[in-house]
Amino acid sequence: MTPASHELPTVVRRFVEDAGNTAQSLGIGRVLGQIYAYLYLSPKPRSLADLENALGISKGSASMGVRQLEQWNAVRKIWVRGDRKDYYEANDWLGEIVRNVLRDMVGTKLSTATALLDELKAEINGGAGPGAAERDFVADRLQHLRDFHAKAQKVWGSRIVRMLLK
Amino acid sequence: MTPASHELPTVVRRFVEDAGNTAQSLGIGRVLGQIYAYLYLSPKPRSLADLENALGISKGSASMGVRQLEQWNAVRKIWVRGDRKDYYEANDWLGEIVRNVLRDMVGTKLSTATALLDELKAEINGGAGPGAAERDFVADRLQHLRDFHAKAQKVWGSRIVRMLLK
DNA sequence: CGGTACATTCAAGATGTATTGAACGTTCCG
DNA sequence: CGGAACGTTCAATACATCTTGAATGTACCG
Repeated sequence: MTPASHELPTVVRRFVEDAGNTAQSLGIGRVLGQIYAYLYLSPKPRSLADLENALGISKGSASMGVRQLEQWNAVRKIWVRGDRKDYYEANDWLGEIVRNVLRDMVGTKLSTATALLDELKAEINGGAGPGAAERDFVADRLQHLRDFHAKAQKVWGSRIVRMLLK
Repeated sequence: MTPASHELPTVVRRFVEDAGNTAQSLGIGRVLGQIYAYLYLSPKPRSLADLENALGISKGSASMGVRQLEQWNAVRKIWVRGDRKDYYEANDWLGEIVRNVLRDMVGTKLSTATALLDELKAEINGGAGPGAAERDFVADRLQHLRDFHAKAQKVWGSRIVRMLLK
């Protein structure tokens, strides 16, 4: 249970809840969705303690959550003079956030995939594999994959990025 | 361990392994990646029993895996005359597959999000909420989100789809 | 029909991931 | 300095998801 969240206005509570579920099912993590959603609807910056109270999560989750969100430029830290606490507010430049998340989740895979395909291409010639017919088939498929991969990288590098950043 | 997979040629084994890891970290499921990768490098259709042996997975996983892959048009069922087994081979139209996967993973969220935003917009006027200033702020943010959402749906509906289908 | 050879389902268990919170590090202030 | 107020870390645990395989369903064949 998250008893503290009952103190939130209904609209905020439902929004936070839905964002949490969506974030989880996208593999981003429920807490990240909740924190961002709460800050997104907050008129003023919030401290880690606020997050713990409002969302019913632990100190640790709040701390790790805002750090991850900062890496994606989804939230920013606010310094308040004469107050030791860190405060956070949501960045509402949604396109950039989506792009940053995708970079972390997909971008790296694309480049490691290149490396693997290169290795396998080299290996397929040297190795004492199966019959020649099967080897040729495998080589063909790997080549086909390479072609698609190159196309995907071009798309990733240019068009989508610009569209989402607009 | 997956002892049976040692009988696969090195290139195939490594490819299958990597595809499994990638699929898992993208939230698609390790087995789906493995099955597709194996079929993708198979010169001839394979039965469920083949999948069990080659990948070291269970009957159940193989069965559920191919069904999911069929829904995405990633594999197709092959009927062999005089053989009761179902055989499967990989569809190599990669762009379409990516699109279908994304439709399942993201597409639905986009439409349920619309519904929620509509509800909240209605609720924010009726409800006995907090002060007027805060309510206005929340309303503004929700409107901003709606704008972004509309833009995202436009992108999703037209351009990306066509590019990936090319 | 009855039997066989397969595919499918789903509850139980195995595996993996997220969350907690106490211990620790750091900064600031008197 | 010493202590107070905060942020961070990470081993332990709670939670959720994936996988298994025995039970069940289905199509085919003699």
